Amino acid sequence: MVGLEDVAASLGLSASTVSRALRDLPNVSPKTRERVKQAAKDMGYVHSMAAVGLVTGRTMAISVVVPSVAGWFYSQVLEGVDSVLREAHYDMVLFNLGCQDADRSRVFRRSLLRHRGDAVLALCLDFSVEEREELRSTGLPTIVVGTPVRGVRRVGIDEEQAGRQATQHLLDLGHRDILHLTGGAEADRGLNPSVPQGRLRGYREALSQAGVDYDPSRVVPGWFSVATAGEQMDALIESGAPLPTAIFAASDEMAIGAVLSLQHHGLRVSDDVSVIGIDDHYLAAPFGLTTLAQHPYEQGAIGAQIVLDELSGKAARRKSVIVPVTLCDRGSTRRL
Amino acid sequence: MVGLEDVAASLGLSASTVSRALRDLPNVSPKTRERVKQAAKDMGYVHSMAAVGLVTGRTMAISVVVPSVAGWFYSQVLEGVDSVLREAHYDMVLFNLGCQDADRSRVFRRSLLRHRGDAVLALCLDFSVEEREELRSTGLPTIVVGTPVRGVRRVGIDEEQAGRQATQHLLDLGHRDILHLTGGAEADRGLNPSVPQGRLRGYREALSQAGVDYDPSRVVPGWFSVATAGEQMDALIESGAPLPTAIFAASDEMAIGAVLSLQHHGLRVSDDVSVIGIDDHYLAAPFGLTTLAQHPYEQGAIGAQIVLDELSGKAARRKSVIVPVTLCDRGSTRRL
DNA sequence: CTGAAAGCGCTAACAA
DNA sequence: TTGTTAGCGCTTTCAG
Repeated sequence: MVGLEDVAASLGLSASTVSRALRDLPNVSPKTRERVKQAAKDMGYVHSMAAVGLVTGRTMAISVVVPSVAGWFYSQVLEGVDSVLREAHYDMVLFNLGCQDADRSRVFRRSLLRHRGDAVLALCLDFSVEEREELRSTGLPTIVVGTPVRGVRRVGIDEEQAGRQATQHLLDLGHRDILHLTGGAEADRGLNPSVPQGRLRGYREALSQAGVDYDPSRVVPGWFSVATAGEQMDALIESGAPLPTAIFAASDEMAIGAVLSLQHHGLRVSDDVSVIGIDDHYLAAPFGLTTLAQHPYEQGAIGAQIVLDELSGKAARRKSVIVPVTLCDRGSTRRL
Repeated sequence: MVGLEDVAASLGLSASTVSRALRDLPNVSPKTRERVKQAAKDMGYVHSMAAVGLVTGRTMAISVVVPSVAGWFYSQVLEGVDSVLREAHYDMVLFNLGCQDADRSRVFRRSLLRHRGDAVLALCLDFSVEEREELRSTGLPTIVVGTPVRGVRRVGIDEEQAGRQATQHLLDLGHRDILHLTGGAEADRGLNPSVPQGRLRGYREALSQAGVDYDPSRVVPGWFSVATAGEQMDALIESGAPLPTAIFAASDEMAIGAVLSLQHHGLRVSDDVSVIGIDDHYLAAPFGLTTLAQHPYEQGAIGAQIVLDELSGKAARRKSVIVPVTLCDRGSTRRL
């Protein structure tokens, strides 16, 4: 392994000069700088991040904590985060809680606090009080993306407003019997239930403002997945109960599950039942699904930029950022 | 920040004793070990990975290089890799090439070689000769998962065999006019084209062995996505050309694109056209899609285990591993 | 503009 | 069983 000293020796210089030259610091003659850079390249010199980290206290990496990497939302956020990190020459250390999480506390103590990264960006997790305290005690800049966490600033959409807007879209089309596919099993998986809860609140509020009676049987708890939502719809349809005229699914994957179920039972989307989701999942377009785009890539990019700006001293500590959702009308909702 | 020295001082011990105690090394009295561990905990001591890394030359992290994290296959592999790393108390440093890759070479030089990880696990990339050389020159254990790369061992399926098996499944059902949706645009995105190429070879071989003439117009080049495959099918159907009796899509997402297109044109899957994919994507089940499962989670886990075993000296350098595919018959293919 | 020296927090011989 | 002594490879004062 070739180190600073080796490069220096080969040029008859000192390590400090080489270090300065390589990092484009002032007080190095242009000529020397060139020679150093060339030699470093020739000799295949690479920084030892460990050494740099030890002396500067900076790792030049950000710790990103996710409940899982499989999942459209997470991967979109990760892409957004990564694009910003890469630009800033930061690396990403990925801590996957893997949802199962007997491990969770171990991840928190063992790794985050081991200072692998200069900041922490967390996705959609439901932190316990102790976890929040551990996080705070690290003194690292911290931000969550996607889901509100008490006491931690966040980048995300206004869940309640999104629920209201989706429901309002259906109400505006004349629908009154609107089924809502929501979550419910989040807590079991260490996820934060505030997302489905917020969207449900928005749904109820919109109904209430429109003077539509709330019918609890029209809110079907489940899980943010195609399969679960499909099963819920299958059950509903096969029960012979009257069908709603419209469905507001808390996510596009749930909406797609519902669409597949409807089709499977010979019902037509939009002609027979209107469907709206939230996300703008990559399948929304192929399915012709009307949805509220929540731009997770941008959410991730914004979150990453915030912590990077703080690390570089470019910006003071910023508060939470609410990203607006945008309606994508693709025809799966129709006037009643 | 509380260091080893602080813990030692608080107990009237030396740093080395504390270090030994904390790492469960021998030659520490049980009593001392207990006192040390308690004190470390109380004082909120955490290892400085930088310092440990500097002195041991180990980072206790693995560098994982992906062309993108968005994508079912990649995220499944990542989950598999992560499960093994977590178990072994290794962290994961994720290098996302982001596909665009003017950045690519920068990633290679700047980060991988900076020794952020003790080994490199790469996904589906098409390494250039120089990149392979840079990788080798690091001396780090390296493995690729998913796609064959010249000169690097790999964990993955036998692409050709998979193509043959999928095609054979259709041939066995009596189909003779089999359309193949394949790739083609990989090179533009820094991806390795050998996956679609291998599957195509398998397709041609199976046909040839069955004595079916190869019709180049029945091989539709495109891209591994729902949207592209859907467009290809739309074009084919709308051209008025005779339809094939079966479709072999090089991936489940392509198969789903085809299914959506068929449905959109009033055609029934399996009744009118049989469809088979490869992957066992999470949407395959909801879509009732027959497919060849390629178990990416396991591929990732195996790849990670191989490099970890080598790092720990538990195992000698292993060669490539071929993971068998398994047929999941869900009814989207039917006897002609 | 360049070099010498100190030290980041830890581990790994070697002594005691 | 425990303590002492050197560094790991780099950055960063402070001198020259």
